[in-house]
Amino acid sequence: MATNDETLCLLEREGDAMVALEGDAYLPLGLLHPLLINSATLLSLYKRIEGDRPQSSGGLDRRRVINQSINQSMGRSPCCEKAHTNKGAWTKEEDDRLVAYIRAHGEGCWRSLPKAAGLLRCGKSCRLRWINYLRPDLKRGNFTDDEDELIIHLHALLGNKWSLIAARLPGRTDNEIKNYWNTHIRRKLLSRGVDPVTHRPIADSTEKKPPSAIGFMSNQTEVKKEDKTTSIPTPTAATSSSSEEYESPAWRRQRKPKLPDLNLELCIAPPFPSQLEALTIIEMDKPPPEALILEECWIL
DNA sequence: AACTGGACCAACCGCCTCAGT
DNA sequence: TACTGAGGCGGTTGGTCCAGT
Repeated sequence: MATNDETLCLLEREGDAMVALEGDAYLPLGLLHPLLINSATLLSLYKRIEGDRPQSSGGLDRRRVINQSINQSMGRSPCCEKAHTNKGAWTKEEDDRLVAYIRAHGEGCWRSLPKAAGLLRCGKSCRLRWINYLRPDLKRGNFTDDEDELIIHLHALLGNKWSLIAARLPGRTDNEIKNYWNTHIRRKLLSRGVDPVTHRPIADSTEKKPPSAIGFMSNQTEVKKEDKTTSIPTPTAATSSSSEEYESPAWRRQRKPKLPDLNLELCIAPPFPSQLEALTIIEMDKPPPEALILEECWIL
């Protein structure tokens, strides 16, 4: 099948939105972002994990396992010498040093930056401080209603992909949006009677669903009415990424193929139109039975 | 005035990705 | 192909502030 950037096949597999690759290989749609990954990268990524995959559906689960084993075998050293680094809140002097250094030398090589700048900080800490607080292009102040709505729409499409959401809000950081979501927007949605995890009316979304960016809740499958106390999920529960919690076999059995809950009415113009790529969804030679054939969709 | 609990958010932690060798 | 390591990401923590009692 074609796998260039213009022609990708979107389909549902085991309840999640997937992009079909060669053969019967798939990747979650959430991993596909035209700004960060092209199809060639996608393919090489998948080939790396394919290996001795016993069955067509086994490769995806192997991905995490393989990466974990790679990292463990590497015996990775810590990113910095923790015994000699400051932690906690940054002082004005540290901020000044960091800003002065980056103004003089630019960003890059965060690992060596602390030493070069005379800071007793981990490189990661410097990077975070710069990106989330010191960067000159940051927009300080309250979020506007338009930004609220854009975040809500993007979250419905992308899930907790805060960096991707932040990329659509100039001057906002992923950390800022994540915090804002957990403290304001969640409550805002709940007050509207909308589940902040599934973006569905609370009455329809009391059953646990996969944390995928696009919901595939079956139309035919009526939500069980047991214990419908619409309890407000805690931030921790809401942000849980444990796939096992959601992917019980019983839950899968209840689902039937249906169109994804794509919010195709999303009409807020993206700030960087040139970065968007239209992905035409084409039919495969032998489409899987659940293949979702769409005319065209925008992957933000 | 002292205490308590919730809201907020900066910062950290651990894992993942991917380019380079 | 395997290994390495820097950079990046999402989840979580913990300090601070403030309103309510």
